[in-house]
Amino acid sequence: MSQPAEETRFEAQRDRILKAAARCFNEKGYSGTSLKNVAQHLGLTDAALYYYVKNKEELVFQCYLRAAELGNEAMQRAAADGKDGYQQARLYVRYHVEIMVGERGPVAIMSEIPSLKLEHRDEILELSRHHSLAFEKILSRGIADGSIRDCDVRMTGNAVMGSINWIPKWFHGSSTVAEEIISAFPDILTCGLAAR
Amino acid sequence: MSQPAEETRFEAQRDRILKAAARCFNEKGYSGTSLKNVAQHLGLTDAALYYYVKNKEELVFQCYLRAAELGNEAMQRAAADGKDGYQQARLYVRYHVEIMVGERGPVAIMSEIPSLKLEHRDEILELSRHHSLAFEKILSRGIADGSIRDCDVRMTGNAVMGSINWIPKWFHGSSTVAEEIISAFPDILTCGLAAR
DNA sequence: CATAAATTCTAATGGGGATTAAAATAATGC
DNA sequence: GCATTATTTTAATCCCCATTAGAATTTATG
Repeated sequence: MSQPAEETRFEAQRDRILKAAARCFNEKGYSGTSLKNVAQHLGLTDAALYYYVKNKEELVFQCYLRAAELGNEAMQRAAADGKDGYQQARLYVRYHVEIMVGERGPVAIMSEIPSLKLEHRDEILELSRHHSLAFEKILSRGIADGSIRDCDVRMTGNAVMGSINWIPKWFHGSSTVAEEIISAFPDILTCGLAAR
Repeated sequence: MSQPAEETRFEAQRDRILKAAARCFNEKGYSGTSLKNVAQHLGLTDAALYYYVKNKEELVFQCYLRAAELGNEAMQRAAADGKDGYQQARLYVRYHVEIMVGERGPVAIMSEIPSLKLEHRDEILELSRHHSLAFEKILSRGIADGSIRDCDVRMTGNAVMGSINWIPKWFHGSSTVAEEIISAFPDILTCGLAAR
């Protein structure tokens, strides 16, 4: 499901463009990155990108779409693999973090949704809400089955996802740091800080 | 220290500009917000802003400087008020969150440091590092005094601060939500999710 | 090889936005 | 009220960048 063995030259190049764009957007924001910027990362000309995407807005949209897909994948795998709500929440953090700092990254953080045109914005917002709701559902399940302490699921969701979303702001590709993140974040976000 | 009774007309207007700019930057990013955008929030013309800041880059710089000051204030108060490392970490979250969602906000999130010119970037990065180190020191203290479980302080710092930094992306000024944040975040970030 | 299709480039075009200088208006001190 | 200072506006200027059309080049196909 992740790396189709059958991939057109076109699709491959398109994926490379999306990744390069994601890196740029994470670094300098939507308006802060020019298409020339993205193209340079691939040894291309800005005009060449138009062979793969209709325009710049479409490029961000696709980046966000990919981010939503990957986030959703982590969520679904977590819900499938975890035995109780707590384990599911923990696995979600692990899976999502693994994707973000792994070789499938960089993943664009959806930090400039207002830059999207109305139609796309609505679609992304819906996916985003769906993602949040899925996590809140996991939390509620955990509270119900006694594995998670009683808490405000909305706020908890925001807190946990914020922590994950912020990663690209300080993580820049070091594989050793990636290992540290993967091994530390699930504990931090689900066990808290208190001793015992 | 926070609201000087003696405030020049000039300084007052300048503060209003910084806050309006912070709101815009949080919403649309650095390059995504035009000076005209910021000015409109205050019923001014874009050119008028140049009476208060040298240029746009200076405007972001001042916003980030203010953000760093406020973050630092939270850190120092927490270190002073908390009895052990755990209490200090908890208070830091509380104080910082209170500032960000309170009437002193909006506070600019430092998400586009690369847009700063080298000199300013270095200054902000140093303040940022100082802030992180102060929090890591609190964590280490907590581990030493037995109030915080053994953990990777670097990663824990990144996780906790990321969660806080992301708040402006989904918080838009509702005072009831502000209360929820203040009451939920300290628990979430220091107690974790596990029941018992 | 030769031809067609796929991919990328070169060279415009146009608009938006940062910036500035000078003029206009508002505030303040005497 | 008058003169000085503080504040804001109007009206350019300039540069960057998204976008496009058409040419050039590379790749695939027989």
